This record gives sequence, structure tokens and C-alpha cells, in this order.
Amino acid sequence: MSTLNSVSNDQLAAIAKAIAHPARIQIIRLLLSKSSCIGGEITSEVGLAQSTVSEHLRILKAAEVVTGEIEHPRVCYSLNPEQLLPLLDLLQQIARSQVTNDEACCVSTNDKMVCK
Amino acid sequence: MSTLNSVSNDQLAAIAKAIAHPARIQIIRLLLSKSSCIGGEITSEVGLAQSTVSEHLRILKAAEVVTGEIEHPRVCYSLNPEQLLPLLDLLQQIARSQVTNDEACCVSTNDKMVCK
DNA sequence: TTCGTTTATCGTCGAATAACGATATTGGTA
DNA sequence: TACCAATATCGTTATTCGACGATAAACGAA
Repeated sequence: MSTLNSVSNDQLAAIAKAIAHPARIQIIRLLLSKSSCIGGEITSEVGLAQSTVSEHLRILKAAEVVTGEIEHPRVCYSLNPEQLLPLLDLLQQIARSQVTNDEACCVSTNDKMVCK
Repeated sequence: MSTLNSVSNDQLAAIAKAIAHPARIQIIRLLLSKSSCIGGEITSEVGLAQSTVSEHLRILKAAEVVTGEIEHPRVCYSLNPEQLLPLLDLLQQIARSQVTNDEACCVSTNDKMVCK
């Protein structure tokens, strides 16, 4: 059994929304490639204004997709994979559905359409 | 090797954005639970105005997360799992990173902070 | 051809998002 | 204490989103 079915539509949508921006995907990939945290080097890598990148990091932190630990004067960011698991579950479930649910979906009987 | 690394940040963000709304998550789950397509019954299930649901379906179709086949006067909707695979890949990669990259991320040496 | 049913599109409005520069905050260091 | 570097917050602006009702479009059936 997955962790999915107890998660609300709102929660899943919030997770997806947190990562639904190119700059935030880029940040996530950067954290993934470094396999560790990075300070303000994220800002230069992303190529947007410092305040804009800070806002994207705030969104990722608010969604708990990323954590930030203060290491003055820097902040050390890391991925928090657990937070993404519900969405991962949903996508895996969808990917699996492909196998059992392969071809055409609708069948027309003599008097009406029926969905399998 | 995954399908991931050839996919742009924009593409991944677009996939996430397509599903980043509670109503669209609900539609996706509905299609998943029925393991087949549904007509306008989606509208009554979601509980929003018909035009609003139609718009959400349009967004899902535009992102090719869902396909719609006409069966007049109805339209038969199905999930298109392939479209979600790049995002699935990214999330799996993140989930795996948890294992190798477990604990704390930053190390302070005698004169500066170093990220592993 | 006209009617009825289902779905799509249009127009509008309020709310949320994204980006920026300017400024505030924070806490070590000189 | 005053300064400095890194990060966060504020205020503004332009754009996009989400929802709705009204209306259009499509096409099988009467």
C-alpha cells in the first residue's frame, strides 16, 4: 500500500505547484547534482535577481521540498525528498495503470456508450 | 539511464504546472480509479461549473496528460501516462538521492564552510 | 430540418504569481 | 561598536490563473 490515498487533492496540488516553475526545477536539479546544499551560489547559477531567487527558495522551503540551515552569513540548502513522495506515488500509480488499462477506453453498445 | 536529462526545466515545470491544481488532481485520480475514460460525469464529480471543468480538461489535454476521444455527444477522457514520465523520473532520482546523501549537508572547517 | 444533449469558447472580474530594485535583517568580525 | 556579506522582506508592476454565466458548436435523433 502506498502513502497516497490519505493525501488530499489540495496537498498533492500544493506539492506540484511548489515545483511548477522552471527556476525552481533548476534549483532542485542543482541541489540534486551537487548531492548537497549550496549557499548563494544558487543565485548566480539561476541567473535571476537575488531577491527573485530568494523568493523561489522561500516557496520551496514553505512547501518543505527544500530545507535551509543557517551557516552565517550563508544558508545551506538541501532537498527534502520525503515531501515529494506523495506525488511520486501518484505518478507511479499512473504509470502502472498503463499496463492494465492499455488500449481504447470506450465501447459503444447497441443503444449507448459504455466506459470500461 | 533515465529519460530525464534531456528534458528541459521548462518542460518539467510545464508538466508539474498542468497537474498543480486540486481540481485537476481530482480529475486525474478519477480517471485512475475508473481505470478508463469518463464523459461529463467528471463535471458533476468535481462540483465546479461545467465551463470551469471544461477549462481544466483543456489544460490537461494541452499538456497531453489526458486525451479526449469524441463519442458524440460525449467526450471520452483517458490518462496518457507517458507524458508524466519525465516528472516521475525526476522524483525518483530525488527519492534515490536520499539514500546516498543521507545526513547533514554542511561541514565547517577551520576557516570556512564546505558543502560535501 | 429542427431539436436536444454535451462540450467548448468567450468575456469578465478578482486573486495570485513572477520579477525587479531598494531596503531591512542578521550575526560574525575588525 | 561599527561594518560587512549573505539573505530576506517590501513595494510595485505586468502577467497569468481560476471561476463563472452566457453563448456557440457539433452532431445524432426525431
